[in-house]
Amino acid sequence: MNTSSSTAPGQDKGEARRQQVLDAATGCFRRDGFHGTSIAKICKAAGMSPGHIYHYFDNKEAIVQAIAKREEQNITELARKLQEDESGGSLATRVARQVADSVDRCLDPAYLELQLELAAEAARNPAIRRILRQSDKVVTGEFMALSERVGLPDGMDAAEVELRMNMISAIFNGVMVRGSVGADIDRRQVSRLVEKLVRCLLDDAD
Amino acid sequence: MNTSSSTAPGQDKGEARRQQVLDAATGCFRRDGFHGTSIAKICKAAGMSPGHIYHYFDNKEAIVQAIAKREEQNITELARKLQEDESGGSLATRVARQVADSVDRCLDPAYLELQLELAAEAARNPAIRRILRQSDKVVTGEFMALSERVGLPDGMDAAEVELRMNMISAIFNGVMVRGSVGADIDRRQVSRLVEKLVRCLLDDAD
Amino acid sequence: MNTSSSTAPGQDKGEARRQQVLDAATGCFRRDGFHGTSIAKICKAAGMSPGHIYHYFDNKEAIVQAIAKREEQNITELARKLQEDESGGSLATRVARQVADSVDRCLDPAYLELQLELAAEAARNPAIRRILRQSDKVVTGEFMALSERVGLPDGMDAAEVELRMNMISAIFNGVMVRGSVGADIDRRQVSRLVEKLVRCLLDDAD
Amino acid sequence: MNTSSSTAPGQDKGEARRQQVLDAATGCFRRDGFHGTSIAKICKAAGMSPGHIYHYFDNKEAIVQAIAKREEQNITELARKLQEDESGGSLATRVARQVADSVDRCLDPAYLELQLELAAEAARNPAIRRILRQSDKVVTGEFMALSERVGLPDGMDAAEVELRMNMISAIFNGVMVRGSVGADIDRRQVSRLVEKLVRCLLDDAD
DNA sequence: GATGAATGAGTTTTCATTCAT
DNA sequence: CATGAATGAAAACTCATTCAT
Repeated sequence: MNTSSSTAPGQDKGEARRQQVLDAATGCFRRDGFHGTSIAKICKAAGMSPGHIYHYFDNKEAIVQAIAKREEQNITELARKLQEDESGGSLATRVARQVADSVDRCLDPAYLELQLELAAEAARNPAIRRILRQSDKVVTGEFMALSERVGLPDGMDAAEVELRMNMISAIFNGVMVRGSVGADIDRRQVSRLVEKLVRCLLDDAD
Repeated sequence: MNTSSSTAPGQDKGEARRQQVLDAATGCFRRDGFHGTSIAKICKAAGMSPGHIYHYFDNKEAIVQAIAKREEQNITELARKLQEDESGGSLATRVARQVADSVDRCLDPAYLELQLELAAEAARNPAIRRILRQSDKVVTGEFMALSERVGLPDGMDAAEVELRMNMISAIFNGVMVRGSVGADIDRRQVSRLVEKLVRCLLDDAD
Repeated sequence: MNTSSSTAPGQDKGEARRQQVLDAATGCFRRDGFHGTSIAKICKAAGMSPGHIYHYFDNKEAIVQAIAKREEQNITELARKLQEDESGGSLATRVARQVADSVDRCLDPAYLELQLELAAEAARNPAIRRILRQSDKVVTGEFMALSERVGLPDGMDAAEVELRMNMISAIFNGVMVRGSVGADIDRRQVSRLVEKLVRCLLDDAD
Repeated sequence: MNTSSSTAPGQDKGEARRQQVLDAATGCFRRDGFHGTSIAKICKAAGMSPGHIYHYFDNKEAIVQAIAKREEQNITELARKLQEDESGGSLATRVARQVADSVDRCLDPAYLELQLELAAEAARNPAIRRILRQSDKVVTGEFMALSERVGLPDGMDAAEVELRMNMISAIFNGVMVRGSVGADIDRRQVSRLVEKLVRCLLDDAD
C-alpha cells in the first residue's frame, strides 16, 4: 500500500495514525452518534492518548468532517463500479444491475447509522452540509459521465437525466431511512421494487 | 380570570405548560439537534425554570419521546386527508393528488430537520424507534383502509399494495434527506417525478 | 390524653397533622437518612403538600429536631418503666431485669438506624447535640431518682453511681453500633454478657 | 528522567494525589458528613478540579469507600500494637493496658466524628457495611490470634472469648457515641470503668 | 387550612481541550 | 512523536423553599 516509505517516512506514519483515529471514531459514531461519543472513547478505541489525537486533529469537529469526507470516497467508489461495469446494456440496465447490492448496503446498520447521523448533522451544520454536497456533486458527475458514454436515454436531455439520477439517489436514501425505522424489511422485495422504479425513471421518458 | 375552566380547571393549564415545553424544545432540537440542546436552552426558550420542566417531564429523553409521539399525529393527519378526499379516482390518482403538498412538506426545513433528527436517533435509540414504528403502523393502516375502500389496483393483493405503499413512504423520506443535503432543489420537478413513480407503483402491477 | 378537645378543636387537629408529618419523616429518615430524604418524599409519605408541611415546620431542620425531641420521650418511657417496676430487688437486679428488652430494642433496625443517624448528626450539628444531651439528662435524672429510692449500692456515692449509669448507657449504645456493623449477632449471648456487665458495675464497688 | 523515581515513577505521584483527595475529603466529611459534603467542597479542600478528582475516583461513593477502607488500617494497627506488646501478662492484663489510649482515641472528635458517620452510613449502605465488617473480621482475627498465643482465660473456649472480645469492641463503640452526645466526660473515670469491665469479661468466666 | 406550581441555586458528573514532560 | 495529568465550563437533574390561589 505504501511504496514510498523511504521518501516520506514520517508523513506516511502520520497518515496511518490519522486513519487509525478515523477508524476508531467511525465505530464509536456508529454506535453512539457524534454527540454520544467522547474524545475519551475515541482514545480508548484508537489506543491513543488525547494529546496525541489533538496532534492530528484540531478538534472533535475536524474528526467528524474528516469522516464525512472519507465517506465520499466510499460512495464515488460505487459510482466507479458502475463506470467499470463491462457487461454492457443501456443506462437503465446498468444501474438496475447494481440495485440489489446498493439496497443491501443501505440496509446494513453499520452503513446506515453513520449516514443518517451525517444527514441529520448536515441539516444544521453547514460545514458538514458542504462536504456532503461536494460528495454529491462528484457522484452526480460520475453518473453523468457514464450516461454520456453509454448514451442518454431516448427523449431525455442531460438535465432531465440528472434530475432522475437525483431521484434515484433519493430512493436509496429513503430505503436507508426505512431501514432505521422499519421493523421487518424484505430486502428482495425492496430490491425488486427499486429496480422497477429505476427502469421507470430511466427507460420511460414521459 | 378563566371562563373556560368549566371543563378542566388545573389540568388544562398543566397540559398547556407541557405543550409550551414541547414547542420550545422542538425549536431547539430543530436548530441544534437533541444532543446539542441542553435543558438550559429549553428553559430559556420556554421561559421556565429547570425544576419546573422536570415537574412535567421525568427527563430529557421523555421530552424527546413526547415530541416523537406528537409528530405521529402530524403524519396521521396526512393519511386522514387522503381518506377524506372526496374527489374520487383510483388509488394511484388519489395518492398522486397529494404528492405536491407532501413534497413541499418534506422540503420544509422546519419539518425535515426534526424528522431527520428523529430518524438518526431511531437508528440507535430503541425507545424512539418503537415510537416511530408505531406511527408507521398507524399510517400504513390508514393507507390500507383507503385502498380497500377504493379497491385494490388490478393484479395486486393487499400484501403487494402494502409493500408499494412502504416504497412510497421511502421515496418521501428520500426526498427529505435530499432536502437536507441537496443544494438547489426544484420542487416542481421533484413533484413531477414523484408523481410518476407513484403511478408506476400503483398502476402497474408487474 | 387530651381532655380539652372541645376547648381547642383546631389546635388538636394541628398537633395531629404535626405528628403525621413526624411519623412519615421518621420512616423516611430511617430508610434513607436525613440527607437522603427530600421534602418531596416526606410529602408523599405523609400525604400532604409541601406548602402545608411548611405551615407546620419552619424548615427541614425543624423536622429533624422535632424527631430528635420525640425520641427523648421514647427513652424516658424506658426509664419510667424501670421506676414503675414493682418486683423489687437491688438496683443491679432491677436494671438487669430490663437488659434483654433493651438489647432487643438496640438491635432492632428500625430503632438503630434512626438513633445512629441522630448520633452522627449530633456529632456536628449543635442543635441536635443539645437536644440529645437534654434527653440524656432526663434519663440520668430518672435513674438517679430510682437509685435513691431503692438505695445506693454499697460503697458508692451518687456521683459514682451516675458514672456507672452512664457507662451502662454507653454499653447499650455500643451494642447498637455493633448491630449496624456486625453480621450475625446472637441476642441471647449479648444479653447474657450485658447483664453480667451491669451486675459488675452496680454490685461491685471497687 | 527522574532520579527519585527509582521505585515507581508516575504511580507514586498518582497515589499521592489519591491520598491528597482522601485527606481533604476526610476533613470535609468530619465537619459536614458525607451528604453535607459536595464534590465542590472536596475540590476546594484538595486544591484540585472536579474533573481531576473524577480521574482518580469513579464517583463520590468511591471516595467514601476508600476512606472506610483506610480506617481499617487505622484499627488493625491498634490490634497489632496489642500483639507486639512484650510486657507480658494475661489476656485481660494486656488488653487493660491499652484501655486508656483507646478511650482517648474514642473521645477524640477527629476520630469519633468520622467513625459515627461511617457507622450511620453502614446502617443503610451495604457497600460500606461490607467494608466495616471486613475491618471487624481482621481485628477479631488479630485478637483471637493473641488470645491463643498468650493462652485462653481459664474456663473459656475460643467461641466464648470471641463473644467477649466483641463486647469489648461494643464498649469502645459506646464510649464513642457518648463522646458525641455527652457533655463533660472525664476520660480518667471512663478509662477506669472500662478497665474494670475488661477484667470482668476476660478474667471471670461465669 | 391546604394545594401544588414555580423557582433557582446546588448537586454530581462529563468532556473537549491544553500543556508539561 | 507521545503521554496522561489537569482544567473548568457545562451538562442533566434535585431540592428546599415560596407563593398565588
